[in-house]
Amino acid sequence: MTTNHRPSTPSRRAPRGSAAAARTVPSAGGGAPAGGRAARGSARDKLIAAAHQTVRRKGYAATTVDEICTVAGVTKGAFFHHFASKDALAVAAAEGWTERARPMFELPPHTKLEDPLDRLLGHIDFRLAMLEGPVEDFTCFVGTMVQEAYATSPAIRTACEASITAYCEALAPDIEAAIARHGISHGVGAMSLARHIQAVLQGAFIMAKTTDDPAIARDSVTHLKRYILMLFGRG
Amino acid sequence: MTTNHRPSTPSRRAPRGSAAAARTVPSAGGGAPAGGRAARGSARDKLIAAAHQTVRRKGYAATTVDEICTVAGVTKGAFFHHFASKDALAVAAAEGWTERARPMFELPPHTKLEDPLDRLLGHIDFRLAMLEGPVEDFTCFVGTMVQEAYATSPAIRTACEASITAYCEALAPDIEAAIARHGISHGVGAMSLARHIQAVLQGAFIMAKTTDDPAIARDSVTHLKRYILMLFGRG
DNA sequence: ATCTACATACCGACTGGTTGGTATGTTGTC
DNA sequence: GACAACATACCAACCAGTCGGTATGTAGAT
Repeated sequence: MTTNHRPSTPSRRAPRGSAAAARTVPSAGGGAPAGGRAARGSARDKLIAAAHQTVRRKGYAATTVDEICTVAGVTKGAFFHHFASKDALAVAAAEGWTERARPMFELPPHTKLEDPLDRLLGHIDFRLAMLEGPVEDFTCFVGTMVQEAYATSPAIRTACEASITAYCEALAPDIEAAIARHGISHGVGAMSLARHIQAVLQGAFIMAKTTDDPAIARDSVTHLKRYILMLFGRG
Repeated sequence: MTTNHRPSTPSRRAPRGSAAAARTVPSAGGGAPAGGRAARGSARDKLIAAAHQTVRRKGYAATTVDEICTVAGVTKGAFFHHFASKDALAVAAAEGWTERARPMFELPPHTKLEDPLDRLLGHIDFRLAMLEGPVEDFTCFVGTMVQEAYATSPAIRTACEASITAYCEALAPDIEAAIARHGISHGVGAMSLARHIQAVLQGAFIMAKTTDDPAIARDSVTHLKRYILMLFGRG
């Protein structure tokens, strides 16, 4: 598709609050001054959500700007109105991914448990439960993208690093508190363990992609959970 | 580069046995009838080695056929003489990757240790020692490629799966023997642990790419080694 | 031994479709 | 009416794959 005709979305201006799947991404500005419906200025968020979806399936380089536009239901004019280049969208989408992951540390029930170790184990169980259905629905956008861009685009690599670091830093306080309360073997550090958790998840995603089977990924995360239990003397 | 001029390799017909880094890939035919030097029929192997090198740096989709040819020091004519398509090269390169990894299980000193657990731990240490220098020199070709191709090319996905499965199956016998001799906690299975080892390595590669720092990867593999030690009651 | 017939290995200009990006027009809003 | 938020038309570069041709071997007949 070279030119980009109006995409065949049945009703372009959705009634209100549609595109629910990707609504977690905020306006990325500051405080919305007033007004209820965003309506017209929604192309940016839709493009970012479309990038998340498409890149996770096909990778970054294989994903074309036209395709992102089609999935988002907008035209190329809208794309280059909001983003200076494909790479600029990638950077914005990496930032958007961080926002999209944030509720994971606040919403689920386990985040209210009293013992920080229980919160940590609850998080692992939560990630474990996510590993179901189509592979492209639970894999990591930034993990996928950084593989292709780490050596060719410093801006994208840095944006992906920021997203992954944010995840680890969101995880670290509970680990820190769990260490303080329960102690840990071998003097393992909180950030070190947080990064290892992230690494196992990323590796589990690759194994799931390779075998086209989420069960392989779940098995690996189960090993991870066992390791954490053993570190805290609950083996 | 659209047209493909003769690449600027100083002497095209290498004296003998150059390209040593990728020599592990055999002729892929059957029994070589006679003859000593391969010389003329070396384009295929050089293209596969070039694919390993380039794809690990830039990813599969971003790597062009022209670029692979340039790195290999051959022309496009040679490329399409040996491979029907870019995807066909990818499949062959995945098979070549398995061959290239095979010596890892035979050559290093630790493979001759008497205790299978020592051999396993020696392998982890070996992988740990590999995590140095430029990221693109120690990362996994099939792990990188499958991320981009798992949903779009069944042939490539299957070839990558075969390579990773071969790695796990090469690792499993020692794990099995170690379990038989030393016992293991929680009834962990040999293939399950082998796949987890592979997952942690793949995850460590992604973390190294993200941070552009092999130390992060080493830290994760150190966690893995500690987990294995604990499983075998040597925590 | 040499010549014919054929096969394999390789070269490089060319092509048609694709892709990121641009230039310009249109519509809604303050 | 001015400005933001789009839409449409278009382009130059790029890229996988093609194709006619050449160089090098090799097997069989004479």
